[in-house]
Amino acid sequence: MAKFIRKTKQREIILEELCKLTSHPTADELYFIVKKRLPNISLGTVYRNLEYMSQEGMIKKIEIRGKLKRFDGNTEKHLHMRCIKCDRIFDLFLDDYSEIDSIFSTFKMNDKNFQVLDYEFEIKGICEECQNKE
Amino acid sequence: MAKFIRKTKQREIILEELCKLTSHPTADELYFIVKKRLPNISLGTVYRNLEYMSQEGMIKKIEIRGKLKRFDGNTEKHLHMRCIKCDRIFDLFLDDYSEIDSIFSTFKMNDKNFQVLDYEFEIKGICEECQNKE
DNA sequence: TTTTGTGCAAACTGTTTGCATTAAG
DNA sequence: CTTAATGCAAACAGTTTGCACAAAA
Repeated sequence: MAKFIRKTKQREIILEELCKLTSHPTADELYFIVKKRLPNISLGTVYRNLEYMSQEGMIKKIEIRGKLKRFDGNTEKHLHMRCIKCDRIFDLFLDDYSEIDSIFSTFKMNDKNFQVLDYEFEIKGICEECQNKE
Repeated sequence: MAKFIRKTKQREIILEELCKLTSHPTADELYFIVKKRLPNISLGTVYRNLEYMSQEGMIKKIEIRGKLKRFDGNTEKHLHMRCIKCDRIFDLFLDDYSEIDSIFSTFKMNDKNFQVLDYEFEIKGICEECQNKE
């Protein structure tokens, strides 16, 4: 975003308000919260600052599953590896899922307030093709 | 979607073309592929059928991470549990991540063609509040 | 004074929906 | 004949971007 970083009231207050919460707000939710203190702030500024601060490691960006979908004709149990460069998804078939499944079952036990149903283990990395491009 | 299911050419060909691929296409990508055989098919039909077939377990829907984002002021290592009803995210702090990390490192070893960088273990389920609503 | 950051609005992407029409059973 | 499924287009949600102006340094 920037080479020389400036301290702005907007950025300061966005960070302050985010750190008060444990609700993992969307940019939009945070926008309305910050708006109470800075009525003229724009949604774009909130987006830009959140993006910037997560790149700097000041906050964490959670890229959640949801709206964006891909489809897979193969219904057999398998894992997915996602390339962070080209965004393609590759299959990973394991001989044995028991280790992962057993970790999963400990979650089932541990948390009484959350009914655990399923897990998703996603592996992030760089695919062969994108490695060669560099 | 429907109580009494009808067999349509559209559905049949969408499934056929999807099963030919291992590329986890988006609805849009599949739309252009199917369009070669059914030039008048609409994007909406592709979306509706993919949604329907994944509900029936005929295909797999992969809800990928990406565009949709949440933010977290807590940068400490932790896992996330997502409620499939209300879509809220809850934190899960473990005493020990060594088990998960060790599974992760086996992936690093196994696959020579994919440079593994990071993992994301997401737990899906139903939160306390949504359980009580039922 | 220089240049980063902001506010605003328009654009964009992926997805969903309403409605008149088509076609499966 | 009945009603699920389609094609079309408009609507929608979340995010990004271009630009003129404001304000840090």
